[in-house]
Amino acid sequence: MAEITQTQIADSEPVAKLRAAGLRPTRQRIAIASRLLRGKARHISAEQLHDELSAHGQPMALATIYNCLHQFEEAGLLRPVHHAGDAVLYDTNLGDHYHFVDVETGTIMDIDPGDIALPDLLEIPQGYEAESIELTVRLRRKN
Amino acid sequence: MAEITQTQIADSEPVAKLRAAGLRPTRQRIAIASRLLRGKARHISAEQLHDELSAHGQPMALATIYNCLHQFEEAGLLRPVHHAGDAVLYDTNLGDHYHFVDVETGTIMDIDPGDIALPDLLEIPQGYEAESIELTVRLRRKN
DNA sequence: TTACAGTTTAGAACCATTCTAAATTACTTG
DNA sequence: CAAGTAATTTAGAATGGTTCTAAACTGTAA
Repeated sequence: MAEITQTQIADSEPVAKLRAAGLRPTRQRIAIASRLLRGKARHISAEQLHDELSAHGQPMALATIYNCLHQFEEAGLLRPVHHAGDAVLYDTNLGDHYHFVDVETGTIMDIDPGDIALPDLLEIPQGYEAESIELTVRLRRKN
Repeated sequence: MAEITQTQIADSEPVAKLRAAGLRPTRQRIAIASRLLRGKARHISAEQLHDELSAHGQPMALATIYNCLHQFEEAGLLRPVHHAGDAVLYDTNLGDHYHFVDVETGTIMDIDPGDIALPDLLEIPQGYEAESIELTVRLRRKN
């Protein structure tokens, strides 16, 4: 009869994702993964994530946040959004990035990728492959 | 009879553009305008511009470069490209930005805007107007 | 249980950009 | 043309997001 072991309890979804990505499921990575890799898609900066984790009793060094975000990015679990403000945001929504940005507030709104068939329109130069496509439309409130 | 005055000699193209933009044609602004606002379109960072000006016998404070680039941007003479690397690049090519970026070298290639009818495809949210559209396709060399 | 490679950490370092306050310059007016 | 003043430039300090460093810690394989 299968008994519920410590190991099985720890094998929650985030841990499995980390294992699949070849990343040791450390306390810090599990905390971040639990927060970002399930539930609604979000756009979050390293600093914001740091604050949020602290507020929820899981403080860790800011450097660790940066490390993890980069590792998650490399593993294809997150994607960076570069030009929406000063700090890089990490988007839990995989796939290419189409964003509206309110230039005054910094608020980001996703553009439904279905609205734009960008990849089809683009002719990638010889010898290259597209690593990512980032589209940002800066919006200003009409007075 | 019209005589050639100092003033007329100084009224070269860059000076005229500065005047039209409501910017006093100072030595520094003229130097920058002469370099960027005519000839081929370029993508250049503040630091690069600073070096280039120094190399051509027109040294000026880096802060001045930043000031001028911002003023030129506000006047609609230049446009910033935000997510092609670490530093903001200023593009002398007005209109919206469609760029290919080689992720390894940082080289930027323009995408012919004629290839993409982006503005037509986008449905801008109620109450907003699009201030700028920035599209960057990150490329990686196929091995 | 041990040992080692992988991780985390605090704090320093970095670097593009902005700020500050003083010196300089372009233009206006007398 | 001279003087005044508002705009501009400047050097250097400050800022802020991100990366680095070297030491402490932790997950895992044996």
